[in-house]
Amino acid sequence: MLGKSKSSEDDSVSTEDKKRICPECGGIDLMRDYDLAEIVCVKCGYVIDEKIADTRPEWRAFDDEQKTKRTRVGAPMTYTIHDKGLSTTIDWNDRKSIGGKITSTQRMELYSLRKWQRRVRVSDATERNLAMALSELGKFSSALNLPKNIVETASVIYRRAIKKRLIRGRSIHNVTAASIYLSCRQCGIPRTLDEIAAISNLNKKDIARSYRFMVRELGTIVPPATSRNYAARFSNKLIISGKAEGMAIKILEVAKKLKLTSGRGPTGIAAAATYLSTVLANERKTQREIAEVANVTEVTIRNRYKELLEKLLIEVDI
DNA sequence: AAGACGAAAGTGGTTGA
DNA sequence: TCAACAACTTTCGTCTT
Repeated sequence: MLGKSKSSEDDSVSTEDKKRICPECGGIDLMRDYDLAEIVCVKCGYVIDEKIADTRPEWRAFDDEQKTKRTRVGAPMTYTIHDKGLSTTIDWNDRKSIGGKITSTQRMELYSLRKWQRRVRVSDATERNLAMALSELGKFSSALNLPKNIVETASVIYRRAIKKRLIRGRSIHNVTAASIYLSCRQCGIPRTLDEIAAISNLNKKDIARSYRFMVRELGTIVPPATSRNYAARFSNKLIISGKAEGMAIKILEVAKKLKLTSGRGPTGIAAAATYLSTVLANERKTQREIAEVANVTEVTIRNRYKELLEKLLIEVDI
């Protein structure tokens, strides 16, 4: 690592990143940001990796100028705080950092400084809106047990929505919910609209409308929800063996090739594949159990199950 | 008796005129 | 804005284990 020290001055994209592409939109424009410790797709805002190690060599300063130039201080930047966590706070103690008390004139000065600092920090309506929305995002993610990069991605999405003035006339709640949903879809973490609607006390219809609007206006490419991710989730909820889970995923892969998945609800197919795998692995769960965790009816599972059986038996003999 | 199966009618969302 | 449409649900009777 130290051998590369000549290129240590800039944050340019290293050669290994050039080979990587965004799994969501296929963009090759990736930004490796050491301050955020993230690799972000510049095109769609998808956080590809987080908590990356800072591979830049530690600096050595030989004089004061280098020292000021290279010093890194402060909390990491984050998109989840409305000013990205970069604002300064002024201490409430009326005293100098070193030593004694301050004069009354200085105290007045400090007072007005603080006042303005507050005003600047959350200045206009948009800032307040953003601050509120971001705290909302935080609540969502903890209620849904979402990883941190989902919130980061959702924050980026929300910021872009504000920039494009998409929030006007829409409620903050709906747009935040839609941002979370969009973020989940982009990151391949299966959460249904129903789940988001349930914990947010919002109308599913309204969230869906905001979501579609945002997708259109932001020009985001959203991969279709994959049944595969759902299958993994159902398997975990049902506590079945890894063998059966792997089988379910294999089934889905074949099903995809046979074009069984198009037009069907991903949850239904995932549920059917899970059911089929439990049957094959002799860990039989009832259709009702699976229907419950998958939030579909037994009838739907049966129908998909039947289709799967018919087509799969032709393709591979089990 | 519980679970699986399937037919028929009903529901909510999408699409295209 | 409305009707057509496919996917899915609800309901219920029958079959299987």
